[in-house]
Amino acid sequence: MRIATWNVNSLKARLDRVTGWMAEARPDVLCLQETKLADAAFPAMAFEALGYESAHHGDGRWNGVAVLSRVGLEDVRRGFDGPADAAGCRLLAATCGGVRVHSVYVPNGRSVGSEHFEEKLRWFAALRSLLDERCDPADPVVVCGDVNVAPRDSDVWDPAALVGSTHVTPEERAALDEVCAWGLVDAFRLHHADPGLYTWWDYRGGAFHRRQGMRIDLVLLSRPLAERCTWALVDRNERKGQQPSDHAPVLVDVDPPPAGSAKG
DNA sequence: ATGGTTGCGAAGCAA
Repeated sequence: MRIATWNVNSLKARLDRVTGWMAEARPDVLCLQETKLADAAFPAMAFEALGYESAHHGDGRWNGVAVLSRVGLEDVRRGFDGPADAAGCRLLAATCGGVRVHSVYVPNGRSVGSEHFEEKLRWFAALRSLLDERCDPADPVVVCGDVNVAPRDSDVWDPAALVGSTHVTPEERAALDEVCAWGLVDAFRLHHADPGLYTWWDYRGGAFHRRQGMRIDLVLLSRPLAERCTWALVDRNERKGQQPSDHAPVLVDVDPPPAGSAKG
């Protein structure tokens, strides 16, 4: 199973690029973030034509998340079913081919110490609680998307300058670590140890060409999936060319469970 | 040098 995640920074502005990429990369499951669409405007038919079922959670101008699947799409749940991010449209879960998939768009946090920063930390805590309540780490579970945190210093282009600023603070990393401690593994780092491998580059100042980015888009796998993860990639080509998103897609491949397995 | 760019939507906000 190929699972991918991509913050597209407006699906309306990026639809042709996304469908073109899907035809090439052929993910079985694709999680999108920052669609910036209301549910009524979500182009489900364009994905249906490619063989994908889809679910979307968005209310218009900001945020918006989706799950697309060509291996089934069941038990869709939007948001937290509670006050946490009730209107934020930053979380969507669905079961795809026996895997519980969560498309997440963690709040940016803006400046360190701001009210938005505190909300970001609370959002991570709510995500951890949701996993505790709804899921079992012994099952095949994926949490993927834009987490707006660089997990390690090797995930930012200039740690000396950036550690302590937003996306690169101990508080944000601890909040992300608490989610991972539920039982999730950063799939990309199973296959790539090198620094300098990013998923986001600022539009400003030629950051992409200067290789000034951060790895803030993650595919987190529960252990049964992590054990069978054979490959991971950031598709940097999608940050190039006409009207790219400021994020590149991340892909992972997971082998099917062994015959006779009860899970998956 | 609090700059720079993009998207939405039609000015300013968010990232």
